[in-house]
Amino acid sequence: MSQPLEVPLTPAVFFTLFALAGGDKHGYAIMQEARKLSDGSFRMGPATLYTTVQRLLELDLIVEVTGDGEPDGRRRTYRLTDRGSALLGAELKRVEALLRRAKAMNWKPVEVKP
Amino acid sequence: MSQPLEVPLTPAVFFTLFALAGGDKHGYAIMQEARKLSDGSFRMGPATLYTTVQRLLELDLIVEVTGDGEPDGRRRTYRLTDRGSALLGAELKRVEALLRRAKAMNWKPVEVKP
DNA sequence: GCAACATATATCACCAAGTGATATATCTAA
DNA sequence: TTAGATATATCACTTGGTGATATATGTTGC
Repeated sequence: MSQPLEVPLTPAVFFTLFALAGGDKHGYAIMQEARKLSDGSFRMGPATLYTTVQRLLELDLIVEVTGDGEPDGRRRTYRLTDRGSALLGAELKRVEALLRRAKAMNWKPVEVKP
Repeated sequence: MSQPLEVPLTPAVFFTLFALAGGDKHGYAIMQEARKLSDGSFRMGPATLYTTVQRLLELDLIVEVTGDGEPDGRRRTYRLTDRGSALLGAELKRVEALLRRAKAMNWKPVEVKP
């Protein structure tokens, strides 16, 4: 299971876990969901997706689910484990604290023309 | 100025910009501030700090400020540029939207014993 | 005066992780 | 029947972060 993996999470890991938080999905659906969840700002290609999935499987943050009503043999469906869920929770908690801090210092970005 | 650099930001970039959002700082102070801002969850060593600073300078996201009341010749003080400020603003906006989405789907992590 | 430690910057060699490109196969719609 | 979406997979490469280490100065206590 190699190294435990801590927050802050990388975008690829975060969006993979986050996509699965909305329900079991196969790889391709994770890619699409990641893009949707980020409003298009994060696009994960197949190389990033499948290497990330491989790592998360090894770390026991996701598992492949088999046998349930998935008739299509070529799809591999993944599910968030309790460890994965807890890690995602920790990450969300982390960014929430960060945002609170940013608001507390009343920081505002400058206006710029693109 | 190489590649424009987009959100999502890496933790090293994010915390460097965020630390400077609280005012001009020299490298070592950025390291300490990053740790403080993350409540200890993110620790940046000198290697990461100075390579990140170098990159941000090249990208015109931060500048070195000279001449102002800094008597110590060995310190190099950095300041967020407008571009840097705008990018940090975009990143904060991004994670805010993400948190809203997480709350909207009413997702809660499982409880786990450490 | 000097030992111990924090401050401060810098660089090397290495590694983890993401990525563009490409390949392969199936499914869907015109 | 062909074009494009769906779906998974892998290679070679790059980017970026990291532990270790080096160097020098400032600070504190004895």
